[in-house]
Amino acid sequence: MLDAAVAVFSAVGFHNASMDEIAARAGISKPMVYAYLGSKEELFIACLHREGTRLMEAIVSAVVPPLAGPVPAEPESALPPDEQLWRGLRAFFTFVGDHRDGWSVLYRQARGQEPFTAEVAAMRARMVDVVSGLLARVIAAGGRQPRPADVVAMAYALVGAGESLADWVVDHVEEAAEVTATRLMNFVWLGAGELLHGATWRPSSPG
Amino acid sequence: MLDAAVAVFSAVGFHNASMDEIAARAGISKPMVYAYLGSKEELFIACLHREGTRLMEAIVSAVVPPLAGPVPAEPESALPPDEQLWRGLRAFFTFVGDHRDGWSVLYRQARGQEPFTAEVAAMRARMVDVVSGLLARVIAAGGRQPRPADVVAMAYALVGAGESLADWVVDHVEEAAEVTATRLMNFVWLGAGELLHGATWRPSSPG
Amino acid sequence: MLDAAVAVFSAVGFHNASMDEIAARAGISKPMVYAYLGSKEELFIACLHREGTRLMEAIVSAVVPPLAGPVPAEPESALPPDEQLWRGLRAFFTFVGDHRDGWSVLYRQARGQEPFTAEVAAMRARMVDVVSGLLARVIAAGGRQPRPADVVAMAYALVGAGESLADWVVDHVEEAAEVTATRLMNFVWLGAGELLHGATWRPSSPG
Amino acid sequence: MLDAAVAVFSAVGFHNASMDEIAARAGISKPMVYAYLGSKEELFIACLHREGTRLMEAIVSAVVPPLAGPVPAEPESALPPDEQLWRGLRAFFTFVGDHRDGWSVLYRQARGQEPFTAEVAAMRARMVDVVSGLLARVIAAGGRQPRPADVVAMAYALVGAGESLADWVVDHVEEAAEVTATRLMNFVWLGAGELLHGATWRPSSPG
DNA sequence: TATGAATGAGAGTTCATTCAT
DNA sequence: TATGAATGAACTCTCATTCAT
Repeated sequence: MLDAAVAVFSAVGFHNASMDEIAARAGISKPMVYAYLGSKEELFIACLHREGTRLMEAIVSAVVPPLAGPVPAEPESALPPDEQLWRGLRAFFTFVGDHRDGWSVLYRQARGQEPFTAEVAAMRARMVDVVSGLLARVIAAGGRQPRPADVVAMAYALVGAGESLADWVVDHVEEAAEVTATRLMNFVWLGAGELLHGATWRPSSPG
Repeated sequence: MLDAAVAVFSAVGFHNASMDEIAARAGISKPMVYAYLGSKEELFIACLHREGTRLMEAIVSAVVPPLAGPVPAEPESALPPDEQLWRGLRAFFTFVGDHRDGWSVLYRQARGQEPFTAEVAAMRARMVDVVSGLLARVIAAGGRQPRPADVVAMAYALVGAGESLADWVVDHVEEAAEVTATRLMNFVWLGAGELLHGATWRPSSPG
Repeated sequence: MLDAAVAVFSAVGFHNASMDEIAARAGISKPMVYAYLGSKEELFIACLHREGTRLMEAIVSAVVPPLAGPVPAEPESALPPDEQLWRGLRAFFTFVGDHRDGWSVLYRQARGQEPFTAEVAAMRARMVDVVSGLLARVIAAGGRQPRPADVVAMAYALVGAGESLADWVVDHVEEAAEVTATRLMNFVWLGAGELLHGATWRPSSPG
Repeated sequence: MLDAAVAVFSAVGFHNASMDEIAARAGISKPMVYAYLGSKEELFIACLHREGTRLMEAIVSAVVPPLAGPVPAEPESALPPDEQLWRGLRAFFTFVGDHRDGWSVLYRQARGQEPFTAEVAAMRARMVDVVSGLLARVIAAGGRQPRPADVVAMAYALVGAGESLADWVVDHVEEAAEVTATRLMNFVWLGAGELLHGATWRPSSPG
């Protein structure tokens, strides 16, 4: 049933989607939709949740792959931090490429639309948390102790850059997720690499 | 009148906004809104245009400031490319901070909502063009010849990072535009600085 | 439900009729009207169709009455052509008298009102066809071979005369359908009677 | 100004015509239209009046042509009654053919549309009066004394037949007014001719 | 439990009509 | 006097939501 809702919402948007069409697409009757999911808003939020959770799971399981054997003491130390970051990005671009009618469209819809902004912000915050953790480890691996606010800001920038590149790929270029992930790594990582050596750019004039 | 429309659209979104409310907020009657701006869609697009144009003007005039004296031979060479980029970012964050109920919300709305996606995409493309030009000059100043596609990808990433940081600032932190711009410069420029020395990050394992 | 629509349309006309009023008159809610009959235009056309069909059925079944016994070899030869014509006229006036709020008013409305003129023209053409057939048989019974165009013109004139007398009866006089039908027969039949003897009136001067 | 109104009303109908368009077509401003003619309804009625009057004048002046010399004692006796009738019909068909965008369309519109039905009925009654007078003279010339009601009924039938043939000519056939007038005379006159000899058709069975 | 049928509430849009100039 | 500018009032149509079965 959520599949039907996601398909319809993605195709025509929240407001243009009618519950009739969603029910028809799901092969059930409208009162059933209400019985199971409540209102139209709740239905949309449920879609958002499910797709967002799937994205998060895809990223996290890419960064920390499920292990077949016994759980090791330090599972995440198996990969160097930059490698983890790249895998996370690759998983992100892969997911978006595979679900462009699902997640990315839904996400773009809900982004600026009350009463969903809070929901989207919360999901985005979870994403930023994950990225912050990765970045913090990366920088910590370089022996530096950045202020948390700086790390969060970097995470926001990185997430935004990823979303923007995802749109670029979806709308214009058909490019393998690996290539796009490497692109972003090249752009961001080398900056982070410099940063962790303590370099800082600053404006040369008061403007 | 556009002010009222921007205020209402920003507050409740395109679909939830009623022409009655917009007219009331503008202090005129509904038929006047239709007489001046046409349909609801045209009204929204007019808002989009005005805010987008203002943003572009703010950025461009920050990068290439109007000169009081006689026009110099090479006006744009007056500032080094990195300085120009920083000024553009500062102007962007300043504008978004000053127009948070206007531009950023409107933009987030229209981003994923037909029939406005094309309009937004066009404005975003103009922005990416400007940023691409700046980045190309930056890299050219380092003596390298990047492929255009790579520059465009970097521009997309940078624009996305900027949008995301703008949201972060708008929603969570109250931080001076200078600080945010420097933040992003630190993150991006050092990466670009490395890149222009030919460094490249690549994944260490096939994953 | 069509009854309510016919009543309202007849009373105030297509454009002055509001769907609210029709729904209220029908004792149902407006969305039901839309669910069953579609748009206002479709609703009006449905009224037109129903009333027109009823009229045609009334006339045809009067001219060729349903037979109780076994179907005879030449059922339509059972009555002489003039008798058939008179019965058709009587059925017409009877119907109009019984449905004055339905058919005649509706018909007068739709006659000159786009986009219904085509619909009315089609129904009128069917009526003219029937009358043409009767007239042709009448004249053929007299042994003459009129040109088809002349027969059609006569049919148009007869139909128009019938409509006009119907209005007269409806608006001014309360007269039995038999009387009105005989009136029109007297006027028309004797003319046709002369014509079938080859007589022709022609202007005596060029004017 | 009435010309503009007639043109617009004829083209799109009363309800679809906007006062804006009429004012624009007339080359004046809307408040002027209201100043001169009052409301939209009054404007339409004025159109109806003018065109109706013109038609009546055309018919009457055809039946009783303006005389150059001194007024004779019995001007209408100059022409035999049947000739007068034919001239009236010819004038009618000529007028309708020449003003098909004016009178006939306006007339068809107003026929069934409140609040114009009364107006149309009045004009039609005047027409019927004229025709009744002609018919009465025709029959009186034959030495018979028909009941007035019978004459009026005949007039109604004749007027209706004329309208119907007018529509037929306007919509389908392009035929000279003389031909159509003769057609109708052939059909009607011979009937009247028989009638004035006292012949009467009557149904042979009670039905 | 599952649904066909029904609706209340509200949206965008238009236009005849009128002031203030 | 003539008009540009303004509006009140409706109308068609839609849809999320709920009963009665």
